[in-house]
Amino acid sequence: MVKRQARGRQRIAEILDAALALFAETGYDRTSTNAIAARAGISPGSLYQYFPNKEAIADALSERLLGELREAHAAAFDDSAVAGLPLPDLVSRVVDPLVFFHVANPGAKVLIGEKGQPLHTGVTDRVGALLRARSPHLPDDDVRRTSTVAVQIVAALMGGIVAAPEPERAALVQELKRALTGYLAPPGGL
Amino acid sequence: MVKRQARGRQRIAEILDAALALFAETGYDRTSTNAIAARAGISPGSLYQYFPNKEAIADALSERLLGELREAHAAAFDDSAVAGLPLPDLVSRVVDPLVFFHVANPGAKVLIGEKGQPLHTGVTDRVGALLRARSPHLPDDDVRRTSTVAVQIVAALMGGIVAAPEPERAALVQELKRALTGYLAPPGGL
DNA sequence: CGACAATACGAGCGACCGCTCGTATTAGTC
DNA sequence: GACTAATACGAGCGGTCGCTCGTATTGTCG
Repeated sequence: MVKRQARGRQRIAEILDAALALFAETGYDRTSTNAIAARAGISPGSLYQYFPNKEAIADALSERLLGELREAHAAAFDDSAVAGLPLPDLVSRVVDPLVFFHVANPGAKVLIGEKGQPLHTGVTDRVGALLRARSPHLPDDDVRRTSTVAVQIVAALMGGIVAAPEPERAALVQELKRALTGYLAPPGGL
Repeated sequence: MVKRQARGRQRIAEILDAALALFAETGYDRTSTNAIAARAGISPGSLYQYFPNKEAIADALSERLLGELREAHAAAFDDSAVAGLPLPDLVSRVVDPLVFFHVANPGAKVLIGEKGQPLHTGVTDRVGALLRARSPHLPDDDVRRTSTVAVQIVAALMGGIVAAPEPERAALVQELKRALTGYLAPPGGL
C-alpha cells in the first residue's frame, strides 16, 4: 500500500462514483474498466494506480456503500427499543431507509445480491443481530436462515422498486413490507 | 426456416442441453457460444446452422423449459379445485413441483429471473390467473403486482434451494412456503 | 533547487468474445 | 448413381475486454 496524497484519495472517490453510476446503468459484467476510467475523467492506466483489478473496485464500492448504509440505518438498528416494537413498525423502520438508500444509489443492487460482497454479508449480519435481539432463544441455524431469506426477498424486490415511477413505487414498497411482515410473523418468527 | 431432418432436431436438443448445463455452471453472460458448441460435441459453425445468435439459444431454451414446467404444473394449476383450497395447501401444490423442476434443471433460474424471457412472463401469467380465480374482485393492477412479486420471491430463493444439500434444502423450501403464505395471506390477499 | 515518490497518460498486448464463410460430408429423392 | 439440400467443419475476422508499461508530469520535502 502506497502513501496517498489528497489528490489520490479524491481520485479513488471519483472512480467509485463512476463505477456506481455505470453499474446502475448497465450492470457489473457489461461495465468495462475503460468505461469507468473515462467516466471518472482519467486514463485506464491511472485507474490501475488505485485498484489492482476490476473486482477490487466492486469490493471497495461495496465497502463504501455498506458504511453509508450503516449511517442511514443507525436509528433503525441501534436503538435498543427495537426489541419491543410491533413487527410492522420494525419492518418499516428498516425498509424505509433502505429504499431511500437504494433510490439514492441505484447500482447498489447489483452488489448487494452478490454473495461474498461485503455489502451482502454486512447487511445479512445486521439483520441476524436484530432477529437475535427479538428472539433470543431461536437456534443459530434458524437465525442465519431467516436473515438470509429476508435479505434475499429485499434484494429481489428492490430492483423493481428503484426502477418504478412514483405512484407505483410506493405500492411496491408496501408489497415488500407485506412480504417481510408475513414472512417474519408466523410461529417461529419474531 | 429450413426443413429439419431428424438429425437436425436431435442436434437442436443437444445444443439446448449443453446450454442449460453451462448456464447452470457459469451463468449466461460467462457462457460462450463456442463452449456451448464444444459441450454439444459440434463445431461453432454447426451451432449457427440452428440458431442465428446466442440470444436465440436462450429464448428457445426458455420456451422448452416453460413447456416442461407446464406439464409438471398441470395438476397444480389446471385443477379447478384450487379456488377453494386452503392457502398453505395451494402454495405447497405450486411450490413443490417448481422446486423439483429447478433441481432437475439447474440453469433454469438464470432464465426465469430475466424480464422478457418467455419462462418469466409465462410463469407470472399463470400465477396471475390463479390469483384471479381465487380473488375475482381484485383490481387488475393488484393482480399483476402481486403475481410479479410472488414470482420474484420464488426466483430469489430458488437459487439457494437448488444449491443447498438435502437437509438444508428442505428447510429452505419450508422458508419459501412460509414467505409466500405470509405474503399472500393478509387483507387484500387470497 | 534537487531528489524522490505519487500521480497521470494512452497506445496497445494478449485473450476471449460472438459469429462468418468457404468447403467438405451426409442423407433423402428420383 | 446423380442431384440437391441439409448438416458439419474450423480457421479466423472484427471487436471488446481487463490490464500493462514506458514515459511524462506534478507534488512533497530537505
